[in-house]
Amino acid sequence: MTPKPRKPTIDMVASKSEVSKTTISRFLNGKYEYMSEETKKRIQHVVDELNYRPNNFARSLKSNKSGLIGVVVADITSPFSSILVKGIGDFCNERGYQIITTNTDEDPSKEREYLESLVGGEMVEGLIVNTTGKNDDLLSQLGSQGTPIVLADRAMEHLEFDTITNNNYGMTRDTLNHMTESGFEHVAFFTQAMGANSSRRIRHEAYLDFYEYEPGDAPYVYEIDTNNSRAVIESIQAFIGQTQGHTRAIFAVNGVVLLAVVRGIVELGLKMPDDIGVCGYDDWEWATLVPPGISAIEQPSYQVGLEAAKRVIARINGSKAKAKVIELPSKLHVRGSTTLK
Amino acid sequence: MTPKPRKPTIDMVASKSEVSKTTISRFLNGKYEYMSEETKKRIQHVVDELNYRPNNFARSLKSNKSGLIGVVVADITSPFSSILVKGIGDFCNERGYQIITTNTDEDPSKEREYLESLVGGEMVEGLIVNTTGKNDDLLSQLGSQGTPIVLADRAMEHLEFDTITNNNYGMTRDTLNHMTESGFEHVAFFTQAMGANSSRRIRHEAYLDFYEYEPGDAPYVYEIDTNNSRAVIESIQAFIGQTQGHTRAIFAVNGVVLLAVVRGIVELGLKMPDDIGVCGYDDWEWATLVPPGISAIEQPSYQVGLEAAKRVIARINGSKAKAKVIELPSKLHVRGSTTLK
DNA sequence: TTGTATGCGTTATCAA
DNA sequence: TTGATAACGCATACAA
Repeated sequence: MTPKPRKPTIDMVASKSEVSKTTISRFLNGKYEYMSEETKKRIQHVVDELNYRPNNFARSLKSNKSGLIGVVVADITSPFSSILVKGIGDFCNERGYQIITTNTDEDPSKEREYLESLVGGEMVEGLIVNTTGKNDDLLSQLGSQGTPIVLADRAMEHLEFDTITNNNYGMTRDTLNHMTESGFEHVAFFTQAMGANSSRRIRHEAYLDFYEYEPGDAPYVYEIDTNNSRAVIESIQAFIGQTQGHTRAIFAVNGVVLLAVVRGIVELGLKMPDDIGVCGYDDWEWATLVPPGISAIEQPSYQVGLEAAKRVIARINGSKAKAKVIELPSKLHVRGSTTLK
Repeated sequence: MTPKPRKPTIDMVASKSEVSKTTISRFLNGKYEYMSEETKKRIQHVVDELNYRPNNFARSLKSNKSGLIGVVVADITSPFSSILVKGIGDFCNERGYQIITTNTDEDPSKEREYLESLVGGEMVEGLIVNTTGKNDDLLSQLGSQGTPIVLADRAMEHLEFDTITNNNYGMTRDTLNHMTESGFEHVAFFTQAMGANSSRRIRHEAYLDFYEYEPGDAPYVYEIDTNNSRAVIESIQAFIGQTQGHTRAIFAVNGVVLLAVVRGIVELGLKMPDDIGVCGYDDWEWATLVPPGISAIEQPSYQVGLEAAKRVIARINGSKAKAKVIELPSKLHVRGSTTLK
């Protein structure tokens, strides 16, 4: 129970080692060029003895570098995000950065608040954002004021920042193609409200293109509220009603929707894939467990995180490369739910 | 494309408003007591115009407060952790703190590294740790040097810090009791290596106590490697072999084990609950989906996060209350997998 | 009601 | 090879 040992400062180290703090500072920053072995050793000794660590704020104040990267995700509890954050963290920590994670709950005003608070006080050197899509203006502004920004998974309307996503369009098309080849005559598109979410929109677009529907008149697009299981079930029933006598399947726009859909199908006692096929994003752990196995698309979240981190750090270090979109490959796992006998 | 607009400082605001920076500082900190409406307005105007935000490092350097709380979790990708982090974040953000999240991957040396780097440079004001259990010494040291620490979910050997967990012992006992009442004659305990993980150890202890087994000679304790599905299956078969002609069930020590066990059972084509019952931690989304529904224990991760955040912040604000363990209630969801007809 | 001067712990410039 | 000193941006004790 020591009373309250004040953290040692560079001055204490200096006086204990009987050199100036300039020398200590040199030592700490590895500038040994003109330093005698003698003093080097002495300093090392004192540093160890005091267990001295330089104060980050003083350093940051001087250098204008915090060693912090801000990460703004829409929903940290989704496997996509938590794996993304892990990828970001792994890369950043390796390079000596720490990450500040904030969770917007898909709420644009929270997003706004966090963005402002993170860059406002010079807190972070760069930003990785999984945006709600409703703060393009603010992001633009922050970017033009000099904060390096990288978008993860969801793009902005105008390409302005490096954007790491997966090949949403191509993968959706390939999956629908697989459905056709499997023999499904009608495929519905189940989605949450698409709002400004670019991934959802692109998947939707790929769906419309594949079946050559006009935007206004696609018969089997269902926007569902995943928290309302009754409504989900009703949508499934409506789709079935519209496709009597045909083979049919549901494509889920994301993992949450896929879960809700499968839940509904199980509840209705329908048999997959004969009564109805199912596939979609995302390939979460349970997809193999529910008989007959749910076909699902695995996104490279971890790699997205890694790549996003790599790009912000490059920008922080001065890269002026033109902003570009990087599409990482995802993977369709075909299972029983889309395998018609 | 403005060239590079330097961030405004308090000095710029001062000169533009034609008052001293002291007055600006007062204004920024809401000390309006003796300030004329006139200057107040003028300053407000300039602040808005310049879009000025005080520099956090300078503030931190002065005040020795970073507004940052460090969160060290063992595995951010597990639902338990990501929900925990969300709870922590929600509470902290509300109180004006940001959180720095680090992920140890259950690796004690990474944990050590992050702990040191987080508190080392005065970076964080407090720490919430979901510890691997292998750094008790370091945690002790950091704590005694003045860093407020709260443990989330996993306790240390000696009670030294506030520890927020759920009622592991009681819940395990209650669940086993439910199994007995359901008619299961033998219940196995499936676990990952227990190591220094306090939650696993406590659940194990509750199991031994319930069946009055001596620590050394519990016949149905299986330590499995969840990545090795063959081995998992062999353990299940071994258990079945030992209990021919009896009703039996498996208790899984956590969500990862539960998943592996269910996967094995499905693969073996066994019927739940008749061939074998299943229950355990954790109640993740898929538990209702796998027929006949998997009985599972839901942990209050979010509340653990909230409470942990509340405690660190209280400590940061000077609370000297004696360290204590807070056990939050968890909930057993009984489903088909433990309902013998 | 407002301003002056000093210090927080570092790093960098210049001089020795 | 080393040291004195100024500066980073802000908050505060003390003066006015």
